[in-house]
Amino acid sequence: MPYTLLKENIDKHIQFSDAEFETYGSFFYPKTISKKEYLLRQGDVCRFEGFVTKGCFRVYTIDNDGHENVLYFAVEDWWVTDIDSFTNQAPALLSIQSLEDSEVLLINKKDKEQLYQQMPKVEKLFRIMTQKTLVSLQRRLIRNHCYTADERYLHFMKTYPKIAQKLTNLQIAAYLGISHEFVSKIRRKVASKK
Amino acid sequence: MPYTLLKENIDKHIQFSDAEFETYGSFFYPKTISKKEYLLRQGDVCRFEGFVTKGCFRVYTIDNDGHENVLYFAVEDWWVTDIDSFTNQAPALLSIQSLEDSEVLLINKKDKEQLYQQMPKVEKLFRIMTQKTLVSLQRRLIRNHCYTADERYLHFMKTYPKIAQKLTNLQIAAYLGISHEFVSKIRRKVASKK
DNA sequence: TATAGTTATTGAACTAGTTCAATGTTTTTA
DNA sequence: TAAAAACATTGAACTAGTTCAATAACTATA
Repeated sequence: MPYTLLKENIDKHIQFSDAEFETYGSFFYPKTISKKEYLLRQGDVCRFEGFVTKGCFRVYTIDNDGHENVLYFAVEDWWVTDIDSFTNQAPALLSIQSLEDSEVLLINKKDKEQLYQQMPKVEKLFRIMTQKTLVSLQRRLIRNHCYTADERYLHFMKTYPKIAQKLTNLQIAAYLGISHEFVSKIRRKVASKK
Repeated sequence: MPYTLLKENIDKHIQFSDAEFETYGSFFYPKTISKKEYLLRQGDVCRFEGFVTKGCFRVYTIDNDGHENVLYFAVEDWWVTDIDSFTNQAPALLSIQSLEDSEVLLINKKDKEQLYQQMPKVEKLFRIMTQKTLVSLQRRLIRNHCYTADERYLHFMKTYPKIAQKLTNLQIAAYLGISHEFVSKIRRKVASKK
């Protein structure tokens, strides 16, 4: 079942034969994470790239003022890692924590390299996936500049209703880059307009 | 000379033999762009991926309120494209305009695909480059949330002094996501503190 | 070299969003 | 099931950054 999700994930980007998927999948190992457990802590080296098969994670940093800043949330069918730390095996700027009991498929650094070597097609797969991630991040950056907090909130709720449902105001605020009190105020405003 | 830059650019990410570079380079063709000319206009399909060998470009969108928003500036040794539009051959959300007389090496969609097929190593090259771009965009997003306008301005000036020197306050403002009047005020504040 | 166009500076009035503090609500744990 | 902890709501005071409008300074071009 977790491997079915991984296969479906590939299918979105590229064609793999069953044999190819067999090999690909064999590089990943499952891990169970209980609620609030850390997959990665800021300062540690990120040893894995992870594919979420169940649950939910937040990927975040804490800035100098102690403010938490969520880079993204990862639910089923999303990838989680600190790419920078993973590719350079350098201390992570990001922390990754589960928000509920979760399951991931992990691949470690050496195996990832081995996989690239053994299956050049995986280069293409990750090239495509990284490109898509880049595009959505570019759009988010622009939204952050062009939209007001209200608009960003509504956009998020509309775009990720299933994720939103799992989150507290604090977490949504940390993602949108606004205070949680202001999220409350936006909610009230929105509710009164209906 | 422009091709030397292209070679040096590759060398930063991956090892290519002279023969490999020969093939790689042969897929690109040079283009001269005069000041204020457009390489791409919002709404058109982006037919190229470009490597800047001279000059400077701004990659931007205009939002509903008519506000200009700069995604990035590209000078010598940078790539310019609207990846989303290029990969899907869909109408671009971005415009790309030269800020001065410039030169680029371009590759078009079909040739890029041909290149991937003919030289699988290019998949790796672009996978790595895209990853690096993604990392820097992630960092920028976090900076936008954690830093004040003053801090972002100073960070930009310090990180890209050579680019900054080519830009007007209007353009810096459009990149930082603040008003150009406020850039003026930050400048004054900074100057008075020295 | 005068003129038009673009860019920069400044101040005053404003507003979107923050901070703080108090209160209420829900969730977790013993 | 009571107590503790975490989360949400609200209002009042504040501030970072905007908008508008006027003026000054560049820089292109005829």
